[in-house]
Amino acid sequence: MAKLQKSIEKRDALVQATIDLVNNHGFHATPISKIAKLASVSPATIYLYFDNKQDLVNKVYVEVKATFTDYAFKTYSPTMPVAEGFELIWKRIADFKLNQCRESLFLAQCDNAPIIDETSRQEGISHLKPLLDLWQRGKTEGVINPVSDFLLYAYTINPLSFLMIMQQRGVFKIEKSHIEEAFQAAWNSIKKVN
Amino acid sequence: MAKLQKSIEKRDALVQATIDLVNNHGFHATPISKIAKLASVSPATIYLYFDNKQDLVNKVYVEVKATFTDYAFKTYSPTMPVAEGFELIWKRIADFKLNQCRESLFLAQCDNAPIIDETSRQEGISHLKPLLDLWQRGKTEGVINPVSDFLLYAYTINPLSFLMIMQQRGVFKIEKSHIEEAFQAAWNSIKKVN
DNA sequence: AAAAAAAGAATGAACGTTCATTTTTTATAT
DNA sequence: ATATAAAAAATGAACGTTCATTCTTTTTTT
Repeated sequence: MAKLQKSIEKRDALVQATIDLVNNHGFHATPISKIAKLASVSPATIYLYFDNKQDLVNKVYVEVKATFTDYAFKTYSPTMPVAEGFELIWKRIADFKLNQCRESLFLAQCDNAPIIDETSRQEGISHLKPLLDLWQRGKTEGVINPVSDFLLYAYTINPLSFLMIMQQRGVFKIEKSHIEEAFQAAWNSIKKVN
Repeated sequence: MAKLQKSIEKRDALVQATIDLVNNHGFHATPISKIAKLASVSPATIYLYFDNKQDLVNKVYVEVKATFTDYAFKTYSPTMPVAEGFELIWKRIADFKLNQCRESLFLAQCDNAPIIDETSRQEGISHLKPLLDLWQRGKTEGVINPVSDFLLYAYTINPLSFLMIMQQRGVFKIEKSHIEEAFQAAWNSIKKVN
């Protein structure tokens, strides 16, 4: 086998082709033959890098999700005050969704539809732990509303996915000012008021 | 043709089968043969009611969307005060998403993925007009933040779709108390503060 | 008895995957 | 450095299957 000897560039071309085609047509409407063509590779070559089509999309999902969360938490430290840490993470996430549209759209597709395997989905979610820990801290300190993490996510992170999809679809353009408005909306929806 | 003579029950069974199978496997992974089987009908019969597979999903989408918006605006009148009207509509929508999970999940799938045709998508969106009118009124009266409708939608309606998907996936159960929390979060994120 | 609706079988195209072969890379010997 | 042999990587064609759709026949309704 010796996977390390195989061309990294070729594997990466396959990953990029998968992202593009799934974004534009959906996973099940994207044939292996087209992924191969877009990556300038033979269909058979795909099976040297991945077990099968399902394994391909699972692996792409987990890797893109890891890239996303790495970016999101890059400048965050658990010692920061809750409000500051949240703003930091939120704006990194907004930044990612704004500037890395292809990757973000792919993640949104996989998160909302029955495309990837449950284990890969779980693995993706596990990368969000720092944010969940921050929220826990915020609730304990009385800075964040003591509601379910699902609600916090629904009202702070998920709206960004929606806006990104609208932007990708060409009906809405996210400007710098929108980011600030959106952050205020997010923070207002979860901050504790006494 | 004489479509009215054909069995309404049979057509409805096809619609229901489509919703169920698309929810569980995605549109492109749902063969006509399985839709036919679940509806207890021959594959050929589908083509008596719909032009083709794409036409089937387009029509199901538009019809389900119409059902949804009919429910959402049932008790609303444009003469209501903005805050009251918004709460009414929002809670009807929450109610629908909570109780009509199958239909809601189907709409979410179609809204987030490249499944349906653009014209059908536009037709679906057009049904939301009363809500957009209400928001316009709210902005004019200084009750609602003067931000893009996309932002208002992202922070009030879209979170419900996320919560519904999580509930459908079995990781989260929406309780009565969550509804109230969620409404407060939604309203806090868009109400004008001076 | 005629017309409409429904059915199952048939069709050609497209799919994911595998196979036999060729090309490229690597390692070795000169 | 160069030639060569072994190994690895990549390929295009082929396989069996499944798909959406159509065709011909049967059943049901009028």
